[in-house]
Amino acid sequence: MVRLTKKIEYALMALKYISDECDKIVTAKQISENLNIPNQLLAKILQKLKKEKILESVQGIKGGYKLGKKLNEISLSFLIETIEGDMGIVDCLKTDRQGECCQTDSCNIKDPINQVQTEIYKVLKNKMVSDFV
Amino acid sequence: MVRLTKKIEYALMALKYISDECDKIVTAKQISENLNIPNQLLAKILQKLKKEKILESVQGIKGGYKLGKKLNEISLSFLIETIEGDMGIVDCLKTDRQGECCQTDSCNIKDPINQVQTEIYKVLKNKMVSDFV
DNA sequence: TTAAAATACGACTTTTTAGGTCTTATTTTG
DNA sequence: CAAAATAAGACCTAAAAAGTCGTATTTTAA
Repeated sequence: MVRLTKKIEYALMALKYISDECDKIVTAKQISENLNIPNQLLAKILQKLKKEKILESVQGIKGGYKLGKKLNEISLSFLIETIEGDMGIVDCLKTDRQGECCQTDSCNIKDPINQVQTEIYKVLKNKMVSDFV
Repeated sequence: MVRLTKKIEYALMALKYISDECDKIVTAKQISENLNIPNQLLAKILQKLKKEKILESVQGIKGGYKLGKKLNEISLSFLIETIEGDMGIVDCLKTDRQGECCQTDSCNIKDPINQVQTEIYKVLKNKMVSDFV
C-alpha cells in the first residue's frame, strides 16, 4: 500500500490554514476547530513541525503558531520525515532497521526496490507544500 | 508513510523466482522454502496473482505455478492493485470510500493530494516487474 | 481406489502501526 | 494568581498487516 497518513494530511491542512492567516498567530485550538481535526493530535503534530523550524511558536495565553519557513521551502519529503521519521518504502531500507530482515540472504529484489524508492522519493522531494495552496 | 507491504515484496520475489525457473512448474512450497517466506501466506498471494492471470496454476500432485504474463507486461501498479485492491494514497481518494471522510467540508488540500497521487501512480505504472530481475 | 501432494479458499488469530486520549508541566498575560 | 496557551510523555483503542488453521478439491501414481 502506498499512502499518506492522517498526520501528514493534518499537517498539510494546518500549514495551509496558518499560511492563509498571513502573519497572525493562530492557536492549535483555532485550527483544530476550523478544520475538524482532533485537538491533542494536532497539537503534537504542530510541535514536531516546530522542532524542525517549519513553525515558530509562542507560549502563554496569547501564544500560538506562525510559519517558520516559507511553504515553497518545505518539500513533502521533508514534511513526511519530520512527522513520521525515516521513510523507507520497505523495512530493510530504513536506516534504523538495517540488518533486521530475515530475508537478507534470500532476497532477490533489494536493488530494484531501492530504485523504486528513489523515484518515489524524487516525486515527494519535488513537491513543495506551497503546491498545496 | 509511503511503503510497500510484505505481500508486495513476497510477490515480487516469487515472480522473480518463477521467472528464473523458465518454463518449469514450481510449487508454492519450493518458493517459500527457498525464499524464506511463510508458506500459507505465499500460497494466498499466488492465488491472487493467478486470478489476474499473472500466473497460471496446475492442481494436483504434480501441480504448481508458472508465469501467465511476461514480466515486462506487469506494472508495479497492477501488481499492487491485484494484491491490495484499490490504491488511494488517502482514504478519500479510494473509489470505495468516497464520501466517508468527515473532513470533506473543511478539507483544503484535496486537489493537490490528488496530484501527488497521480505522480506516484505514474512511477508505479512505469515500473515493470521485469525491472526487478 | 486410495494415499500423497499439490492448489483453493475462508475463517481466525496475532502483531504492529496508526490514531487518538489523558495527565501533568511550563509559559505568559492581564 | 487565574486563565489560556504550548510542551511532553504515557497511555489506550482501533484498524491494518502479517501470519495460521482447517478443510475441500484436484491430480497422479502405486
